[in-house]
Amino acid sequence: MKSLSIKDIAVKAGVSITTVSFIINGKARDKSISEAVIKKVEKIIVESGYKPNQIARSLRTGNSNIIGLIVEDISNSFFSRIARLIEDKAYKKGYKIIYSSTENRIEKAKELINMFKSRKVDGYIISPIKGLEEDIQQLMADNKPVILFDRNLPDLDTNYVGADHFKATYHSIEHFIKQGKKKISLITIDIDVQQITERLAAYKKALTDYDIPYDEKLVLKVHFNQNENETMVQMAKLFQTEEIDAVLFATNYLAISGLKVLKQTGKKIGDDFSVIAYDDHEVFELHTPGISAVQQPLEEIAETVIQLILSQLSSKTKLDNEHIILPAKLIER
Amino acid sequence: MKSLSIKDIAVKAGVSITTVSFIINGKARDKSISEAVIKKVEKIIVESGYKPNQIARSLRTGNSNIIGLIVEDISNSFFSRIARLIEDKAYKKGYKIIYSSTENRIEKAKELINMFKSRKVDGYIISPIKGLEEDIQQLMADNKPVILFDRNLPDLDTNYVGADHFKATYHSIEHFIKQGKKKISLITIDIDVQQITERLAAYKKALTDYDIPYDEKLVLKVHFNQNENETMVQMAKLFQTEEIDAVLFATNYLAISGLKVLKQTGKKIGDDFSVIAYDDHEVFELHTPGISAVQQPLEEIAETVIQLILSQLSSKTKLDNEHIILPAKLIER
DNA sequence: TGAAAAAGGTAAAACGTTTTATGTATAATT
DNA sequence: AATTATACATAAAACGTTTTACCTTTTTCA
Repeated sequence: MKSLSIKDIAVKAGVSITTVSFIINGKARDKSISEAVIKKVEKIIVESGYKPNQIARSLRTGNSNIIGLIVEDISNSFFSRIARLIEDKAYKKGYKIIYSSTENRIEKAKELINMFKSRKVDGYIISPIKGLEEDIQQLMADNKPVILFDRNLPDLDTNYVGADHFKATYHSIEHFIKQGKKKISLITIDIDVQQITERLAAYKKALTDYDIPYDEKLVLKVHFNQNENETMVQMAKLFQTEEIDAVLFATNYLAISGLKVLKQTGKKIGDDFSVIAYDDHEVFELHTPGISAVQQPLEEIAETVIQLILSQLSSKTKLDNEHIILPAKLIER
Repeated sequence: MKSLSIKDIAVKAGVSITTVSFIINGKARDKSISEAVIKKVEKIIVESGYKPNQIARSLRTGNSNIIGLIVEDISNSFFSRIARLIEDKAYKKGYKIIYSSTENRIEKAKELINMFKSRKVDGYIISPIKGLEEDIQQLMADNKPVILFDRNLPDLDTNYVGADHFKATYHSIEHFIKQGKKKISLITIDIDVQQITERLAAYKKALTDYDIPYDEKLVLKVHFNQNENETMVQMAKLFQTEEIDAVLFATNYLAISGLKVLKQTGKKIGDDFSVIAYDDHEVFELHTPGISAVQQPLEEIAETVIQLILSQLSSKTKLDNEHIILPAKLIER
């Protein structure tokens, strides 16, 4: 069954396509269409259940009321929660979100951007990876609003919303030190984005500030795309060979893998072995003992991102790029 | 900067738009375009970075290479993991997925279907809710492939992929009984879909089969959309007023809320109080003690769903609807 | 009363593709 | 040499909208 077109409505109402279009788009009064005609056409539209073909509409207007959201991995709870919040808020403003995962793969990310581009999405929300600079630059050159979140690309002058990872990390390490810890390990990934490298920098800075020597052997940089088993083997080895009394995990999935290792090897978390995870997760709340975690303000991040992109979308002139850094807080458990 | 159109390429190559189109769509040899022209045009396309406008393409062809995925809540790990798997597999076949959450709200679900419809998605993968029957029927009348998963709508003759919830639940209760449990509680939601009601039915059946009287007071039906705190209060009350020696939680988020309650109230899971959760989650693996869980075969579900929809998409004739029930297994911890 | 303005409306171009029908020149066949 | 096939290519219609420019008729007001 063919779906109805504006033409069918026009015929049924005995008016022109133009008139129907004006009515649909709320321009009827502007264009001085009589109340009687408006009523009649609206009635027919409702009764027939006609819905404008968005594809045709997009082709003509060049925009889609769709915002593209590109994340690393939608099955990671940090991203899926943000996605859900963003979706929710955008939805209320009449925008739809379409999202996709890059899996940290640069070619996939580029393909996704291309796909979004050819679908004429109105704006982009991206948790970027290194190597995407040029493509993002291109989007901005095309005058499309772009908001980066979670991770920043320092070479790029864009809108960015993220948490204060340096401060949060520094604070976490400081927390360990004040508990009397000396052999503090950092388990992180080897991905080259500011938000991750910052965590390492803060780790080093905190140690130096408190006169604790930086020991390379206590830092484990896991390859960002390797499978979990391998990661767990590396962690187990680290925990065995080095005498560690505290660990900061730089991402929640690293922390989860770490907890699995501890459980398997029977190593207990307690007074002589502390753990902090980055990005909160239900696992940490329910774990016995509870796992302290750096909690990013998800709600605020989502809110800020969506507000930023909406203001760009509605503004005719190009707005200045904003960098918004929100505080993250350490949840002690 | 306006993006390139097929016309620009045609002009640059000194051929007609038609010729370029044939080449882009791999029909050149069919339409006997000379090798020389093909090479020349392809070169220009690559050099200029031209990408066809998918909107225009969709308008003309009536399809989009997009599959719409509608879930209850993308931030629920069950759905986000399925989504990720589906996305992955679809991607490899040249399909993109756009997904959205219904939040169990019927009007939102209807709106989403309408949006997908007006975006001309090629097929639908839906984890449905009651009240959507008519809309889904409509999609099928429009000859669009529809695959339901996780939940089924019994009144509807559609494709469906899901786990054997009855058997898994029965098995779980049986497991409790064999451990000598007598006061077995079921905590579920009050949503009216087969997959949930089945769990209740299996619970009752298992009890009867083993001559344990069914006690309504041991069954808590949580309102599907209420906030977590309220749910936790209800659970706490149940745990206090009834002498319960085992609980089956009908969804993973209910189990997580339940674990929180147990932690807060200091009630210990052990020999005299057992717990099984429905749908596995990292929390259950890492919890001390480990929480047994019914694990649905995510990978197989995703694989089956995608395979089903792809075969429907590529088949010219309407294929028979299939009901595929995959076994779920109880992970004992 | 006549000119200007407002009310009420529409035809047709444009967005960027795909596809059908059709064309001409050359090669092959009788 | 006349016919037929084939290689090579294109013009134009169609998809369903929005929007610009334009057209009548009626009202207003100097």
